Amino acid sequence: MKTSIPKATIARLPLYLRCLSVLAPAQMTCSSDELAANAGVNSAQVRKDLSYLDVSGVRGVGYSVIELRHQLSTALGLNQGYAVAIVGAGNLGTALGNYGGFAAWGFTVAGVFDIDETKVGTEVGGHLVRSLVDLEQIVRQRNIAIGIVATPATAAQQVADRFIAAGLRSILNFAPTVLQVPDNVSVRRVDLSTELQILTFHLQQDAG
Amino acid sequence: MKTSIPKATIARLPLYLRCLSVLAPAQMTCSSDELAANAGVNSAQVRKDLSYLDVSGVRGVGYSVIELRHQLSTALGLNQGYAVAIVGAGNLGTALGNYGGFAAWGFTVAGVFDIDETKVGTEVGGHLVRSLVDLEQIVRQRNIAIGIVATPATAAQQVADRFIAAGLRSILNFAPTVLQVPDNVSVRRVDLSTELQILTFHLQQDAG
DNA sequence: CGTTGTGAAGGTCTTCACAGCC
DNA sequence: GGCTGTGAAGACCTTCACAACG
Repeated sequence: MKTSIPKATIARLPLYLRCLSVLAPAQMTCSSDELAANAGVNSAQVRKDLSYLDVSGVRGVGYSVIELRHQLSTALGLNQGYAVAIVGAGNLGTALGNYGGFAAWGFTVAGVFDIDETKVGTEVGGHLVRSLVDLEQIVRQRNIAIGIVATPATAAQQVADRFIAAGLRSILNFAPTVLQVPDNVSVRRVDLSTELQILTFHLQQDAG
Repeated sequence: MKTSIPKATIARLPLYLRCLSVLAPAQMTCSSDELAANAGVNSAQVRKDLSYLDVSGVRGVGYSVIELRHQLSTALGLNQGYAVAIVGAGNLGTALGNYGGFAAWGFTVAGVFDIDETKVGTEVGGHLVRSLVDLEQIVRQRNIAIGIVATPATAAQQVADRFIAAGLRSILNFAPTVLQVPDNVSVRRVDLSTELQILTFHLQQDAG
């Protein structure tokens, strides 16, 4: 971990972590070739990526699965149990609220919010839906670190602005819009139609 | 469009298209600076990206919004009205089935499938849920071009294999797993926990 | 032997900077 | 004046290839 970790590497670390969880529980070590095959990347890439972490592989053997898992989790900050807020209790927000994967990686859904007062008080995936009015207060009170925007595009920027005003620095945006945020805020965008359009580009190419 | 378009450029084209749709309807031209600000990229990037398309900007003025929209759509193959199939009528599949954005970009949901026979025959976002048994038949019959995997991780590879067996060459995978596919099949992965983990990496950095 | 760790080579992508044009 | 289009520079990323080592 001498120099800082390249972005491209960071984006692959969760992938490696996932690949480890697929291995047989009895498997003690794992080679870069095996990880590479599972993750769909080149094995030199795996070794170089891992060289940024404090893991030491054993030549002729591979990496210790336990050590690797621990180092990946540590590098990604997964040992800290971050709290997330979901804004938007529509179809997508509901799917997110019901998603079991949060807890598996140490995330806690500490609040689900909607602007529609008729939804407030109902439950979504075991989480009480709260009024959007209380967003800032609860973000601060529950020490929420990550905000998830699952609203229509028209509301997304406003929600992001409120997240930021409440002190949040990490946003995951599912709305089909580009959020304008200050430099010190990280945004990741997850966008269905962008992905579909990239696929159609390739479809068209193949068709010639 | 002399040489082939770089991957990184392709991934930004949908973004530019989206930015155009945000402009006032009366706006006839748009500069690379304006697009760049909306899309959150450098303006030289925008110009270079557009130089791979058959679009001609006017110096001192900018690009014709209409021409640009047309060229972006053409490059992405959005004029062809591709049909998509969604497998998995759980929370996520339901959110997708209800998503109005498909039609807006020329996509048709031509089938929603689930393995749970008690769901078969019900409706999801106006789409009849069909038995997974009929997947291959309907993919062929309706000329489905894109398969969306919205199943649990355990079923994802099997579904992908069946998509491929039915002749499909483009898959959008929402399951938290890396699909193993032949070289001639394109897969895009959309993965909530990967995105969250990338955010926590940065959170941790800032705190460190 | 098999596998790691890494310098060096080779790509790809981004940004700069400015000539060219309306 | 304002903006496009692009060569060149530079940053970043991936892959190769092989020495080092248990």
